[in-house]
Amino acid sequence: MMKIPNDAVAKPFFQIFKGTFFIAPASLLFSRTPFSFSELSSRIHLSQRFLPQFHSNSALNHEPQFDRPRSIFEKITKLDDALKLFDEMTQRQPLPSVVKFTQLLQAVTMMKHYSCSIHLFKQMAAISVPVNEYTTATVIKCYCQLYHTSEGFAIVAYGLKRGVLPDVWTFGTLLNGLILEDRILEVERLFKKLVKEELCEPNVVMYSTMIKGLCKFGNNDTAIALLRLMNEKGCKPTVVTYNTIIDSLSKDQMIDDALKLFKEMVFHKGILPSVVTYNSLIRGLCNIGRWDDASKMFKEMEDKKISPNVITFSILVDAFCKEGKVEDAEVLMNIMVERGKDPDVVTYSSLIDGYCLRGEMKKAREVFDSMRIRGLVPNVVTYSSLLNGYCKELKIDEALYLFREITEKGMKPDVVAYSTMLQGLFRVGRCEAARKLFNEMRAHNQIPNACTYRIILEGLCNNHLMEEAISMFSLMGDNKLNLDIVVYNILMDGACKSGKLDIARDLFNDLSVKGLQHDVRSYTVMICGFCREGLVREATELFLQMDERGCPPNSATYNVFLQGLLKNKQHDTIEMLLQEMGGHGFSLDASTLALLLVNPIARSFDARLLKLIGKLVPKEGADAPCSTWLVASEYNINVGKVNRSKLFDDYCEA
DNA sequence: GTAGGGTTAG
Repeated sequence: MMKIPNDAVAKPFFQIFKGTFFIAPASLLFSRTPFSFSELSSRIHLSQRFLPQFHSNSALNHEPQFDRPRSIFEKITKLDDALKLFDEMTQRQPLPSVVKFTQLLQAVTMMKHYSCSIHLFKQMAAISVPVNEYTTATVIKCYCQLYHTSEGFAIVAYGLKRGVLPDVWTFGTLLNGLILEDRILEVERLFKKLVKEELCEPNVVMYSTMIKGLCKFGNNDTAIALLRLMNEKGCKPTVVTYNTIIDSLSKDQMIDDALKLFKEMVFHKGILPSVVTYNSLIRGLCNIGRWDDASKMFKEMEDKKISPNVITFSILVDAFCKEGKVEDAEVLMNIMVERGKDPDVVTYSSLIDGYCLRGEMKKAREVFDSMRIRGLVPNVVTYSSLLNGYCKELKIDEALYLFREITEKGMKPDVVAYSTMLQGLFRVGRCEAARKLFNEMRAHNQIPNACTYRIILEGLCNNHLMEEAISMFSLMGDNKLNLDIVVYNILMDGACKSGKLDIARDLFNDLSVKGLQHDVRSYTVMICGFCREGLVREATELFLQMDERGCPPNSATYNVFLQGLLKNKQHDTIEMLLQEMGGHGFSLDASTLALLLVNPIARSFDARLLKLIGKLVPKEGADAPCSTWLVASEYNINVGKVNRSKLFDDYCEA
């Protein structure tokens, strides 16, 4: 990962908080006992004493006011109460109106108990409660949220039989359902049909839904075109419409386009940005390392009295953790608490993940325990981070124990959890256990994704089970999982390493047939493979082809090729390659350097060449852009934690 | 007199 000086990441943010907020000691977050209300209020009191400006400055004063319930049923917040009420209603003579029943259904839907809502609807049908547009739209929403949009269409038919015509709400919900299920073609077909046959006049929500769909399917440009079109049709976009596109652009790292749209929204359309707008932009800026701009955004939202919410903080905590600044993330979480925004499961998960990524499992476990003490229930994502951490440390039994705990706690391991566990098992060579787990995964209807297959194929290859990898690969068939350059690279690498160069070569040639583009790694793997078998001429040909085919070699390719040449005692082109590397700003990795320096030819290097090599060695603390992947262990060279540049200096002195 | 669909965090 790119190394960023400590200050660059967190400092801009903490400057905002500096002097404004009382920073709670870490013990507040990780104390063994949960907060009591009196504790919380005494802490607020303390911060008031320390910081008179806390109140005048704080966005705490600008909390959104809760709307009065629009329906008496909105007061119902517990599922049990709703079910009891439903039973009562069904007993009443005469039956309450369809409106009352629908409101109850909506209350249950609001609590996200979609299956339950559907169940209630079926009971309503059984006792012949009539339905109207509201009832069907609500039930359709439930089916859509459960990824059963086709059932939603069946409800439309059910309504039609009873004289209920689908309206713009119903169609909007159905479009949303199709989008959730990635049914792109049907989304397009339905939308066009609605417009063409004038089945309903699209409104701002429907346009926004379509825009969401286009963004989801990677079509930001069309989404923006639709934004323009709805304007032409006299349908005014809202902040939600803009947020959808701004978020998508930010996610696709097109942050400057997102900012352009943001300005258009605020200055030309006069639409006030919301906390969601800022959250998307801040996350986008953090993701590409524009920390100063992100902190400016954060300040801007405070100036505009838009209160950062749990998600805002969560984004920052996550960004800090991803940069390895877990301690800063913890300080930020304390500030959250100070500002009355309690970190939620997602926030804690980010922190846990941060510690796991650094291999600090003890700390990760502490945070995990403290969040549970706080009454927060870890979810599958939280568990997956821990699984990943333990697996990386090769502590497979701890990982397995946690993995079983997921089920014990009444949750279902998802694809990520299974895949992480599989990766761990393969890493320690427990292939049989991995096989069993894979079967279990399929038995539990968790569909392996491209990542799962990569892990399995890589695991089989690394454990010298090349035949199984190949048969697994052919079992995958010609679908989009198979049409993945990464999978090919894994297999070619595996084949090369197990001395099956023919298989690797076939796969390499198969790529063009399948319409896949060779990437730098594909070439590098093959160059490594050819060199391993002493086929320097073929390796050289491939190396030269890379530029011609518009896929120029990178640092890793040069390192692998250099190692191959050295191993095969082909010293003629080494100097030229080193000079090319210098020209490209590439670096020598530790093992290539070591191999170069232990080679007798090094004795013949003149001062000029040694100086060049010195430049190619990354200095300590600097970015090391060359990856060390593909470094052949067979060379048995281990420079360990020796300072790379020191290694070189020592050599020059000797 | 009564209610419904679209946006952000791992």
